[in-house]
Parts: sequence; C-alpha cells; structure tokens
Amino acid sequence: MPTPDRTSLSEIVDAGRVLLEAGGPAGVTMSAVAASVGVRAPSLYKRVRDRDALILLLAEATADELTGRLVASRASLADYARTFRAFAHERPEGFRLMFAVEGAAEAAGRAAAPIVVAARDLVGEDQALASARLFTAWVTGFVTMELAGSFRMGGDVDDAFEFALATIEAGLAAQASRPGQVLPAHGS
Amino acid sequence: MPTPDRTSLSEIVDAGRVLLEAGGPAGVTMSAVAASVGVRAPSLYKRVRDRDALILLLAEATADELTGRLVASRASLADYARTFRAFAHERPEGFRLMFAVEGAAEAAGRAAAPIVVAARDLVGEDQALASARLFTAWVTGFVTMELAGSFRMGGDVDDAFEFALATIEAGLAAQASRPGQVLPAHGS
DNA sequence: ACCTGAACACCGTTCAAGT
DNA sequence: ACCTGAACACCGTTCAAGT
Repeated sequence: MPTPDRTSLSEIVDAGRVLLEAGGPAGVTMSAVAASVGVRAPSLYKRVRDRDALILLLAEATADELTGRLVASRASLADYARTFRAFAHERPEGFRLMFAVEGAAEAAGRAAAPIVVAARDLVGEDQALASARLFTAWVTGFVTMELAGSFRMGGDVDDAFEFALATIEAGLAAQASRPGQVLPAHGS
Repeated sequence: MPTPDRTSLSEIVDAGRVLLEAGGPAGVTMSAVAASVGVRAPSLYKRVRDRDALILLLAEATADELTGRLVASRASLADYARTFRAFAHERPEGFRLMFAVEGAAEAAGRAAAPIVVAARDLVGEDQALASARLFTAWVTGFVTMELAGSFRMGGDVDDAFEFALATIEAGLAAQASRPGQVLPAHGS
C-alpha cells in the first residue's frame, strides 16, 4: 500500500546545508538531518545512498548556488572576485566542502564558466582559460586562507584583497599584450 | 611503580601522518594510531587530549615540514612556488589539513615567512607583505584545486602553473614601479 | 512504497584495576 | 607512572516488520 512521502531529497539537502553551516561537517549527522525533516534516520537511505553521498550533494548544491550568484553579478573579473568572496563568507562550510569532497570538482568547475568569459574580455581568446584558472585559484586560495584564519594577525584584509585584484589584473593585461601564446584548454 | 614508556608523542604523530596520507582523515583512528605504535587506544590519551588535538598536531607537523622545505629551497618566488606545489603533491592530505583544521593557521603562517623575504626582493619593502599574501593565496588555491581534481578535464596543468607564475610576477613588477603605496602589515 | 524500531559494527573516550 | 580491558555514548547502516 503506497504511503504519501513524508519528505523529499531537496528538503533533505536544504536541512543538511543548514546543519552544515551551523555545526560544520560533524554536525551533519544522519539523525540530525532526519530530525530536521521530521523522519527517522533509516528513512534517509531511501533518497541517499549513504552519508558521503549526502555530503557530496551539499557540496554540489553550494557550488550550484555560487554559479547562480556569479551569473547574476556584473561581468568584470573584479565583480566576480567580490561576489565569490562574499559568498564564501556567507557559506563558509559549504565553500570548504566544494574543494574538500571527492567528486565535487565538476560542480565547482561550473562556477568557473562565467569567469572564463570575463577573462576573455580582458586578455583575449587565447589566454582566457589559463587566465580564468589563475584568477580562480587566487580567489579560492585567498578566501580559503581567510576562512582558516591566516589573516588574523591584524591589518586590513579588504585592502589586501583589492591590492591583489589590481595586481592580477595588471599582470593579465601585461600578458595579453604578448602575441598569441596559445595554451591548451584545461578543464574548468 | 614507574614503567618504561612504550611510545612517545613524536612517534604517535609520525604514525598519524602515515595513516593520514594512506587513508585520509577517516583513516586516522585512535585504534589505528595506537596499533601503529604498539599500544592500545586508551594509552594515547596520556599524550594527546583527544582526536581533534591529534589531528591538529598532524596539520602543524605538516606545516612545519613545509616551512623547512621552503627555507631550504632557493630564494626566488618561482622556486618557492614549485617547492610548495611539489610538497602538496607529496603530502596531499596533510596539506589539506593545514587549511581545514581550526588552529593550524599559525603554523601554516610560519611557512609564509620566507616568501615575504622573496617578495621584498621583487617589489620592495612597502608591498612585500601584501605581495607575499597574494602569491601564497594563488599557490594555495592552485594546488587546492589541482588536488580536488578541478583540472582533470585535460590540458597541461604544468603549463597553466607556469603561465600563472609568470603573469603574477609581471603584475607584481608593475605594482612595484608605482610609488610607495604603503599597505598596513597583515599577519602571516 | 515508504517508514520505523531493533540490532550490529565501529569509533571516541573514561576509568578502575593492574604492573 | 604508564598501560589495559571493560564499559558507555554515539554514529552509520541494515533489515524485518509495520502501514
């Protein structure tokens, strides 16, 4: 006899993300997630293979949300950098998961697509991918270190961010003026 | 009646690091570590407060080893970048821990000191710290993304690394020529 | 077809009892 | 003083039994 569903995968993912940001990965317990959606832990296994799969879904959902933000923000590299950083501050745990979880790389790579477009405007077709990758690596590293507390010995982190942004744009502009050094296309 | 010690903290940390690189953080079990050093799990609590403290020690030991490598390598930014990347490839799990574990930021920051010196040679005193931070953020991000599999869609990752290195050096050189834009000193 | 209680394996941690 | 077995709490996961 069929029974009306008492929850859904998207409800589970939403609840998981709330728990994640509130208590880190350790707070994402099968019991806690189940309780959040009004069900018992064993029921989650109807929608999710196991806890690792759920954690991966949380990482991917975070990456997809970031992709949406980037697409919606203005189109310069500087705009993307600030949107990226603001998002990481808003969802620090989800952000960490994007690069910590095996298998989340593909979803995280999707967030890089709009950045490639912006890079093309700045440096041209040939170096768009390599430049986007440099840019993405820098923001990712900056925010990772910031979230890890590596900048807490004082000083204005916002200034450091804007200095780096200007420096990288200057470097890319300098590279763009060099004639067609074509690099092969790397993924994301 | 005193008993001769059957293990030591450094032996525990060494065993933990081996288990970490072999099986990730999940492989660093109190039982597994204890077995590696020939003792039972409860005995570990004589040397370590709890598992979190042990994980922190592993992150710090990794950071200290990286610091030693950087100090020992040649003194240009490019040399440091390659040493940094090679180290991360050698100890990927420990490297991830450096930025994932609460409290490891200080030890990780120590690794940045030689980079500040190299940056000073390139851009001068005023922007040495900000430049070192930009540089460190980029390598950290690049390697993080590389380890996460973000570059696996093909193409030569080594080329992308060298392109970014050259671009950042060009950008820093351009910034250095601008007259004394003094930025406050940030930590690490 | 989904949901649950009960059960199991595994892990971190404590502690009294050994030497 | 260090080490251990036993015990406990907690978590992920399975499964037979309910509706």
